[in-house]
Amino acid sequence: MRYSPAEIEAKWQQYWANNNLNKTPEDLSPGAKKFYALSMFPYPSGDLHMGHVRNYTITDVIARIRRMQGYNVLHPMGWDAFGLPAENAAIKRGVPPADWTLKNIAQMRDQLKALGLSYDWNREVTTCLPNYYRWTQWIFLQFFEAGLAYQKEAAVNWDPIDQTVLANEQVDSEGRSWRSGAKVERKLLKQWFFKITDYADQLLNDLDKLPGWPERVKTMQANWIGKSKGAQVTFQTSAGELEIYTTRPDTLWGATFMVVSPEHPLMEKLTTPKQAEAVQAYQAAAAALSTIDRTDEGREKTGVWTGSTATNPVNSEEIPIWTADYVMMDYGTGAIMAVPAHDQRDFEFARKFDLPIKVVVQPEGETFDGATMSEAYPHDGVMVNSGPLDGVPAGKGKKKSVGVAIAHLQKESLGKGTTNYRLRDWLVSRQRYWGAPIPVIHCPACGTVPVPESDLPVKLPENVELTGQSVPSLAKFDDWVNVACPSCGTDAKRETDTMDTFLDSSWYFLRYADANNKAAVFSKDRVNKWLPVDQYVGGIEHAILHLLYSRFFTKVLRDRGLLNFDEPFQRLLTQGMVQAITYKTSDGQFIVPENIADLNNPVDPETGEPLKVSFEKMSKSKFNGISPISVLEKYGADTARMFILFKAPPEKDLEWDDADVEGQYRFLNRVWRAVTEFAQSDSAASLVGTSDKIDQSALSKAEKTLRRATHTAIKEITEDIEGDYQFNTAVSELMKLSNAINDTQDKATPVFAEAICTLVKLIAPFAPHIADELWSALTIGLGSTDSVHQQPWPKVESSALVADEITLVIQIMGKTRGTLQVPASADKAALENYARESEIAQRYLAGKEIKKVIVVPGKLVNFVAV
RNA sequence: GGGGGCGUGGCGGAAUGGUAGACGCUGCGGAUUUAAAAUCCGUUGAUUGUAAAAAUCGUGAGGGUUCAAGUCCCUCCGCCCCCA
Repeated sequence: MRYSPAEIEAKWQQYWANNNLNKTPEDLSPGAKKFYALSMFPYPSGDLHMGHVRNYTITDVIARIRRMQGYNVLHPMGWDAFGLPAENAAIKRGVPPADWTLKNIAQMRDQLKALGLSYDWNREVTTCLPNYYRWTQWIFLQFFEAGLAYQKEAAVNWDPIDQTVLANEQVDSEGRSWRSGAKVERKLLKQWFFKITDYADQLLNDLDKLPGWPERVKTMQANWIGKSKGAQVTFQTSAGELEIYTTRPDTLWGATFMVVSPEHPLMEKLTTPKQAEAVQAYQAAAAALSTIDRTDEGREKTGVWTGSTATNPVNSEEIPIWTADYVMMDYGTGAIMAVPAHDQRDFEFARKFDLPIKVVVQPEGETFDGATMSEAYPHDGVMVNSGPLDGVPAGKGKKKSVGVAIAHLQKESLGKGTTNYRLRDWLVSRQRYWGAPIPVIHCPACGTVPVPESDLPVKLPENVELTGQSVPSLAKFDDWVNVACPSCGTDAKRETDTMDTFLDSSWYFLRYADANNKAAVFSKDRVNKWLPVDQYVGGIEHAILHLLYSRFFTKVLRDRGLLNFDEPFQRLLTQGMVQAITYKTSDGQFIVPENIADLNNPVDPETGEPLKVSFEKMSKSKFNGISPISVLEKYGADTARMFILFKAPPEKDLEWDDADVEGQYRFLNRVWRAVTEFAQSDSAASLVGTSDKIDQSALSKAEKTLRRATHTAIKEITEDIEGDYQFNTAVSELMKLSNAINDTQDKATPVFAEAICTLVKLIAPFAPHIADELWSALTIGLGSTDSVHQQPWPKVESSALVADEITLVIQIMGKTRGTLQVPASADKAALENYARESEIAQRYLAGKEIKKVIVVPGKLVNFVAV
């Protein structure tokens, strides 16, 4: 019988579903071991790509091993189904976003099932369905009640032709709308925010509670939160007090001008009539620029003098106040003191506009002159020209200049030490159709009124008429918008903004614990039993936003008394990209591989110029995408899974290589042949399941060798999985065991049966279909109908790992000169003796004096000799 | 500029301070076959050497610690990521 993945995979997928093998127990008995294995849920684009396959395969292997180890496993899947692409598709195809999305989900669910992933589909969640977003809305109201959701004016990208708000990704590098081509305007609109800044400190500090997270993800989050210590200082101006924030208050004496953000509320008062025209023009220009452009350090500095001056509180100097777009209104106070001698951006600005540069930090052995410096000096040194700070060493810390400066400011009541965060409050409202409506009603009498819980969900209007231009925002649905105020009954209007899709995904992992609860967001008991997630697996691209928002939600819901843990994800694995080969011309054009005559020597089909070959993330535009479905059809899911796991460690990028896929297919075929050949042998029925009768001391040398291979494989694979998820080495251990089986002559022994059965059990989490097919072939004679996935994970028998002989390495002066087979029982003295008497040692030590001998038991003997 | 990571054969990648290159891919040689596919066996870091025995070199470069360094320490180079 040949190995035929197409037949057996469908068969076993059906069997698992019929027998509820992947069903999560509804309730956990007290003390039961639980394991929550979670993959980041996908956006249902309609097509599964290799990145998904890698992500879900990794999590599935973990889930399957934990089941075999006796854990109650929660391994769910769902859909992050709201969002912009559905609206775009709706316009392009003329179908309502909901129809398109649900069709895609059905299609992708089938594709996932074909991969043999062990999900409990009874717990599927879909964020765009009312039975889910009802609770997203409920959570929004929890935030609102807690005072963590508020409205304020904020700038958005406004397309004046389509009369719609655009996401940043929809604005091209020249500031034009991707669809209408209109120059995008920055427009102030009332927006909803979540006060994530209230939790900034906790979100930063609790990173220490996450030893199972990659260091770099924690660093990225810490940088994103961007806690800095500094001082707030008050300058007097003609327009009143101007507050600035600085991390270097010690350099106040070196301030030679000030810079105020073009959006600063004091700008109007600070601008003198003479400068008004220039300033207003500058403000308009700045408004058109994106934050990314404005903070780009390579860009030439621009700015305009406001006409006013400020008084430096520490030395009463009058310094000019400028406005420039490199100062952002949403960082610090939106105004800075400029110290060009010690800040590079200020330095460039000063040089451009010919402003004075005053040195206040002087490194030892050097004397800077503001007139001749070529760049700012932001490093350590000693304070000069700084009144009371003169002579103090520059730097952070109480005794150093920053600490002394803050103390001075506080004593003189000129300012105070403060902590500042880079993290901004989270803008959660979107002026779009395809999202969860924000459950709020605006009443002319009562103001902002939350929709009563009993009226949830606030359903999206369904009669979407596509105009061909855009999906209308909720504001266009008059019937839907106009409602009676739930509080006083007067005519009121619904909030027409929908929620950022990041809200949907900030709590889905909680819903899985109680996915079908109709009465509540989830039962506290179930969430506390299943959470936190034991292993979360997903892409590094979510290192900041999704993970930070999910942590934030968890902390807020904890403070609302809805759950009682601090962090949602115990361990995090960020898997690398899936890449494939690309062919590029020297000017960066990707070439379709089909057009290249000889792939071993690729040249441009038009010019004949040699092409650059490299591995890049799979993408249509690079002509290097490989459809998972085509791989499944050709080789089956088991081969695809094995290849992906074996090819690279999970956190590294994976280079797709058809030859390696073939290699895995060959391997599974070898396993297939070895196991079926044994299963069909006369002795199989009497040998399977007899491993507990093996007498280790009575085994032949060959049997001991095979048995050692069996138990080494158990040990190594278990360690690879429980430690750092080294699936690539785990698969190579499977191969070693398979090789040892093929090298064994006598196949009619209990030891051989043990090796075969163990191989099938060990391979089960990795290649679940072939494992079940082979398991049933092995156990058919025993009348057993259990699946291999219901078998306990094999246990290491340490006596089987012990070898009678070891390979002793003989070194002379640390150089390996040869090896020797010696009894494993030899002690240190005996080992030294064996080595001394060996031919190798005799040869190399002739005529030399042995100064020292190092013996490492079980390993080597090293002679230090001259 | 600051922070983090990485650098090992033709390729992907293995190596608690203890035989560098496990496992696989590719290439090469062979068996089987009418032929091919599939399968199986051998071989595959470099240099020297008679294809033997063997020796020398070899984990980005240079130094150091150690009986012993891919692994630890210092300096430098290159690449990637995040933040500015």
